[in-house]
Amino acid sequence: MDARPDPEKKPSRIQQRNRRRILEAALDVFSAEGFRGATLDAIAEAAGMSKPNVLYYFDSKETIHVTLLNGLMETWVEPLRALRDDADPVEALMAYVMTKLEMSRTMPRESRLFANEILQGAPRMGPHLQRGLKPLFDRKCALISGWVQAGRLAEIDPAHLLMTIWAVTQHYADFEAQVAVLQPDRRDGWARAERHVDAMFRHLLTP
Amino acid sequence: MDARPDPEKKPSRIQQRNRRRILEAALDVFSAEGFRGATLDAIAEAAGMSKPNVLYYFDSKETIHVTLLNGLMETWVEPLRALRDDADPVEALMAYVMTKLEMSRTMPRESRLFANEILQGAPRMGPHLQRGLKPLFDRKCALISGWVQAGRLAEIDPAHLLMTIWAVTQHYADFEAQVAVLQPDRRDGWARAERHVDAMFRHLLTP
DNA sequence: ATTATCTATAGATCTATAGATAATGC
DNA sequence: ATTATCTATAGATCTATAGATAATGC
Repeated sequence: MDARPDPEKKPSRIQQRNRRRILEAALDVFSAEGFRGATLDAIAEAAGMSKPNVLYYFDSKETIHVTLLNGLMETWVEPLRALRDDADPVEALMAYVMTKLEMSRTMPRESRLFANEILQGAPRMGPHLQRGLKPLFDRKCALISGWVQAGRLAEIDPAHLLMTIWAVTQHYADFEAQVAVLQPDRRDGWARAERHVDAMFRHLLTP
Repeated sequence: MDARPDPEKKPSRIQQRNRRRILEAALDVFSAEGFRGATLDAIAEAAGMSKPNVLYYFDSKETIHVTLLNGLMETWVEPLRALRDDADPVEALMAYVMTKLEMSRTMPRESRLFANEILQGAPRMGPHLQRGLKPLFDRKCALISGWVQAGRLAEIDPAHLLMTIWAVTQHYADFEAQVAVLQPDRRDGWARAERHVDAMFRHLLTP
């Protein structure tokens, strides 16, 4: 029998290490191939384990995927959560923008994992969007709306501003294959992207 | 034998109609599920034909996908091709922006088809990007660069401006599942998006 | 004793083909 | 006669499980 580790007991060191290895491998594979394109074979190989052994640690391919999405969700939205009523709204938002751009550079797999999921209708993340992201999004929209009304920020639609920030910054990770073709000078590439994004949003937000 | 129609001869009316039906069905399925997630079963069902009959018209699943991508590529970049040295550069670019946004609204499947392909590294479109899109992109960058140098457009990085336009406008199609959760008032939704995109790029481009 | 790993394989799904039959066009 | 469609199925791939064996922790 392929009895799985008892979830009641605290996980052994081997369990912790192997779960981590599987999730790391799964991030590689799911972000590159999407849910259907990813195979347990590819995940097992990337994790350096046998297929049945992977399934000893996770019930199913879907469980791995959902665990991954849920585990990364908080990391992914943390910068938005950190957006606070600061001394300077423009600087607060600019810090958010540049953090998001930085995350596209350093965490492109995470960006593509979520992009794949949402692009295909968020079948495994819909509820999480409703219950997790939506309330946070609404709170931050209200915050930004207050800034605009106080004249501390240029006139702009808060909801669409946030979506525009995501669109622009995540584009560099999600469409990297295309960006790399159109903008081949990798060396200078990110520096130019940073200058563009910084100048553009600064221009947009300054009252 | 499943001999396929002779490609030398001109296609019969039935052939034309059935090829069109298959490609229409395939656009539905590929854009929603990605290449690997799409099955011939689903395509055949959506086209109202049997699986072997679908393969009578196309050699393989891959052939359908490539035919679809190549056939839509031109439609997809046509608005960029149409960007010309006009009386007013700002208005020329604004027309491009709003056309792209309109295409996200009316052709979301096409947008998602390309998004899926590029997100997964453009395995079937890489060469086409190099030989087709890149030269066009470079020409339009030069055009925009000229406008900026002549002071007819605000100071901006042409390449990143174009990528930003794509990112922002296609976001509404590619991430529709998320947009729908965060911005549920569909009625007014597109009108707000249009106002935001129009105001934002106008502000950005005006010298 | 319990936990982790391996070999073998069942069973489902998926792409593609073979070969027979039906429909269409001259 | 040629073109289009259908039934049946081969062969590959993929998820998941059974059951045996090896490694680890008390």
